[in-house]
Amino acid sequence: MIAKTAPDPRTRLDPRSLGRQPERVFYRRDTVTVARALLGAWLLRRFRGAWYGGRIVETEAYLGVQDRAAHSWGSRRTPRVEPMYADGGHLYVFLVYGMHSCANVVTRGPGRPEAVLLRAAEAPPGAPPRLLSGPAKLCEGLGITVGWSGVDLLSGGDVRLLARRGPRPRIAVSPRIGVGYAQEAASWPLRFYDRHSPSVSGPRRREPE
DNA sequence: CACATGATCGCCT
DNA sequence: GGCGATCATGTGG
Repeated sequence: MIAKTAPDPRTRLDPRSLGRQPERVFYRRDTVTVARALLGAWLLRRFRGAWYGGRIVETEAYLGVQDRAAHSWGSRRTPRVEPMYADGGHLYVFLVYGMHSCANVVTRGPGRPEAVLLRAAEAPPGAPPRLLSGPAKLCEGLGITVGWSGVDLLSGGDVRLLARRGPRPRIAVSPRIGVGYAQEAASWPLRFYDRHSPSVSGPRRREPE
């Protein structure tokens, strides 16, 4: 039984007509492709029968055993990281700095430990635009904790994802945030965000057109 | 805006 | 024993 943490009520929404759940193959594609495809998708959370969620606007790709920034780097395989080795479409949630949760969507197939970190989302209209701006704030706002790690997004449970419907956002690319220790991998261009979203994390966007 | 700091603890070596 | 895939707050320019 997963401990149910309450989402922020300001993220409440009606999920009907927002999109459809992608099939497993959507998640099994290469990780950069999935990281880009997730921009504009809705991450949903059900709590006591009501739905909450945000539209994903910022992601980072973590490329597994060859990526020093990834928890699965060098084939590290511990109980914490185990969900990264699951089939695409599972959730990998971990705790950072002893107090914040970060949520990832697992990509590729079983035994291929790659994932996409969800860094920011736009809350529904009316909510503060930066309510879910940051990987920990996104988890906090939607009530996602490490208890959800290993859950399958396709199992019809209380955490789900709806594929983007409509045009692709304008995507900007940069190195990943907070992985300075990862040597050469620290400069890889694996962070993707919606150029026009006011909900991207970090100090005020000022990326050139 | 740019930086610096503290909070807080699970995880890995 | 050391260190984070972070954030809010504080200072100074």
